[in-house]
Amino acid sequence: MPLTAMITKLSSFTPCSDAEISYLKTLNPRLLDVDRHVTLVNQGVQQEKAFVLTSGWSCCYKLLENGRRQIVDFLVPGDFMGIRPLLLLTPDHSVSTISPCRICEFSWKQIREIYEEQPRIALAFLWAMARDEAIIVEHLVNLGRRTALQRTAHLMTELLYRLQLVGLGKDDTFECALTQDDLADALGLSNVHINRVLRTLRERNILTFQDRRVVIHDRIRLADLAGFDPGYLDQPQGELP
Amino acid sequence: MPLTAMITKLSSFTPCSDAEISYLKTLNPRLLDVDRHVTLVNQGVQQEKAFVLTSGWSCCYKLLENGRRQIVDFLVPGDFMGIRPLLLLTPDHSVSTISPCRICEFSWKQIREIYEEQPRIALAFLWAMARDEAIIVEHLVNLGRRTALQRTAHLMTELLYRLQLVGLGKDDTFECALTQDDLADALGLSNVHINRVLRTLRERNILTFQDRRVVIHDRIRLADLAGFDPGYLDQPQGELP
DNA sequence: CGGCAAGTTGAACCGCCTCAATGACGGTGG
DNA sequence: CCACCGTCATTGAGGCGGTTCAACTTGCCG
Repeated sequence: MPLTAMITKLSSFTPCSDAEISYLKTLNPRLLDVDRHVTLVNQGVQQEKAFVLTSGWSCCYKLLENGRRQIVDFLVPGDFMGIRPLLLLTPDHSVSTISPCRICEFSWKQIREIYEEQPRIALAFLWAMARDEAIIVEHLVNLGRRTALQRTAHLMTELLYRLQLVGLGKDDTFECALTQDDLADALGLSNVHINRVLRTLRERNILTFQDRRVVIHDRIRLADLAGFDPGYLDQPQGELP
Repeated sequence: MPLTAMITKLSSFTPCSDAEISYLKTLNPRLLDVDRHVTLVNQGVQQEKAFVLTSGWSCCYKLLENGRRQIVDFLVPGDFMGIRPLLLLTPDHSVSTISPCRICEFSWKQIREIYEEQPRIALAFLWAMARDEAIIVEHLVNLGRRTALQRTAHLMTELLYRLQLVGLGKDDTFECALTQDDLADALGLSNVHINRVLRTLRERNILTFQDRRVVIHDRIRLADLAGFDPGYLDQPQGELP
C-alpha cells in the first residue's frame, strides 16, 4: 500500500480516524518508479506536484552560483518531498534521487482540498512540516557548532534513528546509498576530509561506512561524540519502536 | 493595531477577505512588552503560547551541552515566534528577545480553531511556515558553503531585505540591535573573527556595522560578495516595495 | 579491455580558532 | 561626583582543523 508510510507518519501526530483514513485512500496518488540521480524538483522552476517517498534515498539541496552544492536534508521512506516548492512562488531548492526510488505523486489541488475538507489532516500536515524543519535546524547547528568528527557522528546517529522509525535498519546497522561526496556536501566538508573522518571512526572502532552499509560498533561512544539528543525527531520520549 | 503586521504578511500569500480580516480581529490577542534578554520559549519546556513580534529584535537558537549557542534565525517585526514548539512534543529550540520587544500572544487553541474554521488562513499559515523554513535553509547553506566574509555579507543583505519588506530601514541603512557575539553565534564563527570580518568590510568601504546601526556603502559589491538571490524570501519577483 | 565513478592517501597551505590583553562606554553605588 | 564594574569591541600571536591539488587504486559496466 503506497500510502501506508504517510498514514503512519501523520498518525504519530494525532491518530487518524477511520473516516480520515478512507479519505486519504480516495486521493489515489500516482505511483512512480524513478532511477537514481533524477531531479524531481528544480530550484527556480515552478512546481505543481509534491511527493511522498516510498522506497529509496533522495536529498534536497541548493546549488550555488559557483557550482558548489549544499545538501539540506536526506530523505528516507515516508518523508514528504517538494511541499515547500509548492507553496513558494519559485522553489528555493532542488530535490533529486540518490538511489532508484519509488514515489507517490500529489497535486497542489489535492493539498488545498485537504485544507478545505479535512482540518485535522491539515493540522497533521503542519506538524509534519514542523518536524522536517526541526531536522533541518539540527543540521544547521551541526554545521555551525560542531567539528567534522562530531558532525559525521551526529548525522549517522540521526539516520539510524530515522530509518528505524520507519522500520528500516536494525539496532546497529543500516543500508546507506550515500557516497562520500554526498556526505561531504551535507556536512559542509570536502570529500577528502570526510574520507579521513570515516577512517578515524573506523580505526577507533566506532562505526564503519563501507559498501553502501553503515555498521555501528560502539553506540555509546558514537552518541557521546555526537552529543545526540533525539528530541527534535519528535517521537514520544524519543524512544524507538 | 497589533495584528497589522500579521495580516499584511498572510495577505502576501493570498489576500485576506474582509470576513477573514474581521475573524482575525476577533482573536484579540494579548499584547505584551518585554525587556531585552527575556526567554519566551525554552528548549525542552512544553509550550502553550505562540507569538507574533510587533516591534524589536528577537532570535531563536539552540544551546549545546557544552554551553555553545547556535542562533538559527533572527526575528524582526511581523515574524511568528514559537509555532514549532507548539506542534512538537517538546520544543526543539529556544526563543529570546535581543532588544526590548512588543509581542502578540496566541494560544494553541486559537490556532486549532483557525484550522477548523478558516481553511484559507490555515493555508496561509502553512505558507508562512514554509517561508520561514526557506530562510533557515539559506542560513544552512551559508554555514556549509560560504566563507566568513561571504556569510556576513549574505546575512546583512538578508536583514536589509527583510526589514524593508516590513517598512523598516531605508535603501542602504537599518537599525540593528545585534552584538558581535550574536552575529558570531548566528554565522558559526568566533566573536574575534566576526570582529575582523566587520573591519574588513569597513576598510573596503562596503559596509559599516557600528553603534547599533548598519550602513551599506556599496550595495553592488556587497551583493556580489554575498551571492545573494532574494528568491527564498518569496516576494513577487524578489522586489522590494 | 578501456573508461568512468568512487574511494584513498600525501603534502602544503590558509582560514579561522583560542588565548590573552587592552580600550571604550554606560550604569551603579559609595 | 567619581571610582568601579560589567558589557562590548578591538587587536596580536600562535596553533590547529580542514582545504586544495594531485596522484593512485579499486571495482563495475559496456
